[in-house]
Amino acid sequence: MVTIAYPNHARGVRDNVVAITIRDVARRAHVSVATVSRALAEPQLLREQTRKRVLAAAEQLAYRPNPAARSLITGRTGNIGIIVPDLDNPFYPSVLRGVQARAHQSGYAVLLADSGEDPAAEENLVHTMGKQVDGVIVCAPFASDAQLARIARMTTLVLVNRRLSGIPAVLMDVARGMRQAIGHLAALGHHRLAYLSGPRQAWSNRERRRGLLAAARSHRIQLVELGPFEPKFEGGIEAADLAVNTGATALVAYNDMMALGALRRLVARGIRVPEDVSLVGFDDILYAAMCAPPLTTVAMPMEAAGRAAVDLLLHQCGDVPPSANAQLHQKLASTLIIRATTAKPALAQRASAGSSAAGPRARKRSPGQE
Amino acid sequence: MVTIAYPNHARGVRDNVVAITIRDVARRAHVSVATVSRALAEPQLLREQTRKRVLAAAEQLAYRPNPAARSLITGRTGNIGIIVPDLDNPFYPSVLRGVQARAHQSGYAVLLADSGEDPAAEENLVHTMGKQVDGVIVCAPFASDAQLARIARMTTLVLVNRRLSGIPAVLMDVARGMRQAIGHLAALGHHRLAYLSGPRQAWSNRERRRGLLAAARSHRIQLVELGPFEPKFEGGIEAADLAVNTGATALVAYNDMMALGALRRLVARGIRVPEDVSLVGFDDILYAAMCAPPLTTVAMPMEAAGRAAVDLLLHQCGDVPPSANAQLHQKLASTLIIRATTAKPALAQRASAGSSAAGPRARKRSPGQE
DNA sequence: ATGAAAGCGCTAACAC
DNA sequence: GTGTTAGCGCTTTCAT
Repeated sequence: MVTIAYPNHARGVRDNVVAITIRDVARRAHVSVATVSRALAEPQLLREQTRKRVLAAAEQLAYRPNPAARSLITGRTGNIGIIVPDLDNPFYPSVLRGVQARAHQSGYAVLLADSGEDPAAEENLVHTMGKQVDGVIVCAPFASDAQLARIARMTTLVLVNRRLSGIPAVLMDVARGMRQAIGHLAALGHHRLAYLSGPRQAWSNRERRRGLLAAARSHRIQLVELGPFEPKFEGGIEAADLAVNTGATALVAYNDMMALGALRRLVARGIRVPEDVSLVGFDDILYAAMCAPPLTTVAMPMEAAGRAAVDLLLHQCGDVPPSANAQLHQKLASTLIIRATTAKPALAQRASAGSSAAGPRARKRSPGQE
Repeated sequence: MVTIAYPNHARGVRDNVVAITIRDVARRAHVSVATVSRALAEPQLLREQTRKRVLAAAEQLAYRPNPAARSLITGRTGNIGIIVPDLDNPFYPSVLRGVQARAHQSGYAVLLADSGEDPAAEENLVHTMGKQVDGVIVCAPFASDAQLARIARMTTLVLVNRRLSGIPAVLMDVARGMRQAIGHLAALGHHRLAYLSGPRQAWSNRERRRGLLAAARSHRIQLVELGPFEPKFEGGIEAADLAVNTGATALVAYNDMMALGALRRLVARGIRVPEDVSLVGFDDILYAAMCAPPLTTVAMPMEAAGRAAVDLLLHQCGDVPPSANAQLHQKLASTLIIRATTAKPALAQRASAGSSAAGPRARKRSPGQE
């Protein structure tokens, strides 16, 4: 079955306002429609006098070319699509913002869709957008490699946060940020660390995990991995309870939402952050800076990724903004932002027994439940 | 000058994949193109046998009608536009989510634009979307009444959080939530309250203020108004410092972002929330439930508003989903959500000196500056 | 430098 | 029931 979702349009009933067409402008400027078309698209082909006359007529009539008609003949739409897994996750609106800004800047409009984290929906949405767009950006796709390859065959595709050979993508260099984070923790004296894992299959989670493993090894830090958890506030809450039993002095969460959940749960249990346990998040969403204490986190360049994705896409489409270069995969740096959820581990203080005796008050654990 | 932003398309160069058209399907099914068109749009007009044959052919060819061609003749696009002031404000992604969900559900695609809080941009964007959409939703517009009226003349328009006679809109009944909030505060024993105002001209701010004034009067609560402040975290920080000097025992912020800023600043100054001062936000953004202590706030039905806006719009377009009714202005209820930033005022306790002596520890104000 | 005309892919009269 | 056909508004040869 061909499932084409026709909106149940009331057909034919259209604007009482009669739209003005290229013909009206032509008539008023005493030229042919071809000339009007040229005046707008390739002004240099016309005598200045003619051009001015046409432009004037167009302006007086407030003429706007019909994009559908144009698209029909050129095959280009001037639209790009963006598909995100979940608008509720603050990560994606940020990417979206970058996409939107850059697209409009290049004269493109943006078609938005939310896949609800459903791999099949991602494919369908691309189908639906189909001829409406010149290409689509799929952000942190849930679809399988095979599905993505299929999608790539039917439209110009750019991925964000997913590497797949042959498909252009904007990636974030989590390894770098992770190295900084672990370096930071190691420098503070942490030796044992828990990773609160996100969804196993998520490309981002695998990347972060990989970076973490490498960094931990090079710093001779013990690593215990927990999860997977829902990459949300609730997941963080769940994770925190597990983490406190591991003897880890520092927690690295898959993302900020989880970190925030963990933070909240730790505090609720009377475990102080960062005095009793350090906590590092990932993403640097808005709230990371707003919570108390502000979260140390690895900032992902979300808006920049959105912009880069558009550049890559337009490049693929044959539209080449100067800023875009020809790489297939573009890697953006991530950076550790040290705020207030990381500090020297309580245990290390005892062990190394250095400096002044006036360390942080050595409370062990408050009357929280347990 | 007619400023038509042409994307610098590489023209003519199009898909190596030749798109299949209605003709191909017709040929394969041994029918006319009209029959194919009908098989997809009005199946009941065809003999079952024919219909099946056509549908089969369409499926085999993976045929997808070209929306541009259809749009050209029907005048409908199957798209709706949404313009938001700022994607960074968590309020709007929530609305967007509702819009997106309902639109897709009705077979519509969503064109997104961010106005950057620029009134002129709002008007331009509607122009640009123009014939690409069947109508547009403008969310919390910055444009003037006159501008909006002009916009309404060129497309089907639905407003969110802005009332303007003659233009359909989805409004949020802040008065109700505000009444609940003030009632709650009054019941706790608060007598003096500071309102941390948002932007003066913002319709939402005026509404909230109006609701507050009425509620405060009816509860005989003293009101001091501060601001206007930037409706952001930073604005809340600024506001908090001012608010502590007013002698108010409770703060009502224009929105949650400000409330969160105020919360952070109060805590930083050693003023305990809710023991020393109560705090109420507005909106119920995601973080409101995630911060510590969780924020008491008036929840705005953002996603529902997005859905309602789409219903209203489709209704205007002549597409009438069953759930939509004919009102021009649709008002959605707001509800107070009591969490942990509101409590009995410290002063009231002294004054009323009732109940047990075992009230909250009666610390006055910690060593914060001032 | 400009115009005439042929469609792009589809729907909607209108025939039969 | 199904086919024929005339466009929708625009761009783009091809003439001139």
